Amino acid sequence: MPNMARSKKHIARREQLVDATMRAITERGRQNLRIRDIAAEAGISPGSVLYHYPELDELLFDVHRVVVERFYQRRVELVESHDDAARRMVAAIDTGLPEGRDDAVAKTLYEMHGLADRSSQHGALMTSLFDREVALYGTILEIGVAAGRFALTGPSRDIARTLVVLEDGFGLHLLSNTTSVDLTLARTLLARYAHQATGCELPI
Amino acid sequence: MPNMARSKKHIARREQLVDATMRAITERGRQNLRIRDIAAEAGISPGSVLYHYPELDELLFDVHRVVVERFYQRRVELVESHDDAARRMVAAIDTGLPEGRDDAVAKTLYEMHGLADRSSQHGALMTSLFDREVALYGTILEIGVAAGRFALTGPSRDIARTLVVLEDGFGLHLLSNTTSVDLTLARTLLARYAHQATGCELPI
DNA sequence: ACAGGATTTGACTTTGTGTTCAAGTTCATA
DNA sequence: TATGAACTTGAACACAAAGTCAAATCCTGT
Repeated sequence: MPNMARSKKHIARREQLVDATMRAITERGRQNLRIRDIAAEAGISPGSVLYHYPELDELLFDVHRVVVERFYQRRVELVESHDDAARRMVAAIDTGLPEGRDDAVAKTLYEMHGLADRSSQHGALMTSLFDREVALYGTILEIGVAAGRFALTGPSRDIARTLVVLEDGFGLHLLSNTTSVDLTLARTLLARYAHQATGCELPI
Repeated sequence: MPNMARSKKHIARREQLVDATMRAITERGRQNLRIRDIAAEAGISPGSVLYHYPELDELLFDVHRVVVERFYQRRVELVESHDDAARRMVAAIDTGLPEGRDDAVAKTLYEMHGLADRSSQHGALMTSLFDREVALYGTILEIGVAAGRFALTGPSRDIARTLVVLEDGFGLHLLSNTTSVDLTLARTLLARYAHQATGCELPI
């Protein structure tokens, strides 16, 4: 079964290339991305990149998909590692903001926004992430209400959407060079909004 | 005074090129921007573009500067065209969101975020816009309080910053293809937050 | 109307990048 | 270990776009 060989290594290389591309995008930005950068980051030759991904668009799409999945899964895991409603909210806020200028997942995610503009496939990915983030916050809110910790000032869905949009806005500024916005401010204002919307003091 | 000729036409051409570049960016995106696109949009030859802007970066920077200025000035004008605090707030919200997928000023503004990452000059422009937008909202809030129309739930500066970040987050999604977010939703949620923060019902 | 600098142009050169490919190498299986 | 498919490579190629420049044209002040 000679195809088994191809499959295994092929798949491994493709995963490796997705990671390499994430790093390359983090370092150079998507618009300056060259095949040789991906190749160098993966430690192989440019020709091999094309061998495993004849269509560069496919690689970029896989990167987007992986990054969306990692970002979301990490949030779910960290949120679910807490029982207390307030701590769950803080976990959601913390995992929703980029950790720094070198946060590869967050950086790549934002670089992908420029693609969503012209590609409905990328747009669909972004929408799926947005919807799941809203659902995540929605669940946190509802459970908090059920536990008697939160008293919402409006529909949970609206609060959840506002939180996600706020995160994205802060993310944009944190990854740009808007010096008026830093991580502490972002956490503080997000927590303040959450406090106001839930009536629950957050341990931030 | 033969230099007068140069000056006058030179300056006019540069302004014309800035406008042409805005349109080209709106149509093709910044990463696909070619000199020939700018030239075509301006109705001149590619060589002339380089004649007036030997450094493309300088052109891009001028575009950024102009777009920031237009965006902000338009907001100030429309806000100041109202006397009532609530209507001023609505005007601020409406001018802070992109009008559609073809809103050239807003589109260009967001395309520029990708530059701020690597260029401190562009970062400074973005920061200056952010700060002025915060100041604009801050003034609206303070005047509303003085007029007895608003009763703020927190520091006006924090509310103002939250409003600006919310706008930017919505802008990001509106200009991408996040189908879960549309202009109506953005206006509604922004108004709801403003209502909550000021205690004043908005005529939206 | 003329002189001379300012502007415009299109053809040419240069550069940087993606893409192809023949040849070599690795590797799983029989 | 022998075989052939999967993989890798670097050199050659193709191409698109920026940049250069000499010549033509326009413009303004005199």
